[in-house]
Amino acid sequence: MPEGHTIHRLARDLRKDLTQRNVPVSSPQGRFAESACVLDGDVVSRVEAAGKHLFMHWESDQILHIHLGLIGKFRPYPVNDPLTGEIRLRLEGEKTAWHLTGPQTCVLVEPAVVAGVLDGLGPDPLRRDGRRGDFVDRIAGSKKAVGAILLDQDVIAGIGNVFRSELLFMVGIHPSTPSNSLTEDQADEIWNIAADLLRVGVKLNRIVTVTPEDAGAARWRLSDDERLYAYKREGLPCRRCGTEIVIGKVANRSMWWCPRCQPG
DNA sequence: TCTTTATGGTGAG
DNA sequence: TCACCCTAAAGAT
Repeated sequence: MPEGHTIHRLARDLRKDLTQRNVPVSSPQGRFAESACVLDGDVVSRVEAAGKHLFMHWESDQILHIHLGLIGKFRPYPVNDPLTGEIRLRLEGEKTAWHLTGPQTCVLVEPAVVAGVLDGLGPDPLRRDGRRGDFVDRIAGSKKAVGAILLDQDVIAGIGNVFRSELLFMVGIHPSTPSNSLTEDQADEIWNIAADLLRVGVKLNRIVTVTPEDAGAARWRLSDDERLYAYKREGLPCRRCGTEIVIGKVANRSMWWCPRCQPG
């Protein structure tokens, strides 16, 4: 579920469903019960996404910091649906109730915490303040493998394990390539494609990287088996050259690439 | 009915 | 580099 596109889409949907109304807030599971009481009936004033972080600002000046982590989900359900599972946080809208399960972070914070998180993040292509130049500088300033550095949230905020494999496939760069050996044009291209793919992700509410040219169809039409170039496709033929996609470990996590399209 | 896995991040050794 | 946290769904038995 959660790379940057998920969080920005959530911010948009939560804004639409929950602002300008008193929101019943609860924690059916109980682990957020005390804070839920503090927020119960409050009004959402602003919802902000930064990389994989979500901040909900309330009119009482409370700020709710949410990070989904690997397994967290924040999804809408009909308000009258029976409650099942480990619902840490429930926000009730008019027809829709949002259920948060398995988050890495769900806590009320002071403004200084928000500032600290924002300060620690690299540029986010989905934010107005996300500067491509900052990304290019950070790419040039590290000798780590590019496949590793793309996961560093202080280099570029919002990229995760799916996007890093897909990005490097699309620019034709081997994941082990030292970051500081990329040309400025290559870094620019990674940024531009990342921005494009993230925007597509927000729009479709899922990651689809295969281009209409390669697919012969619009992105929104592609099935789960058709939408990615490399991620989880080890042993399958590359969509561009037919060579078998390979899998390896980069920065302690699985990574996929085409040995022919991404020589190294 | 198990075990494994997942688009993430932290903190200890 | 590793264990660990959180949860649900998919896969193996």
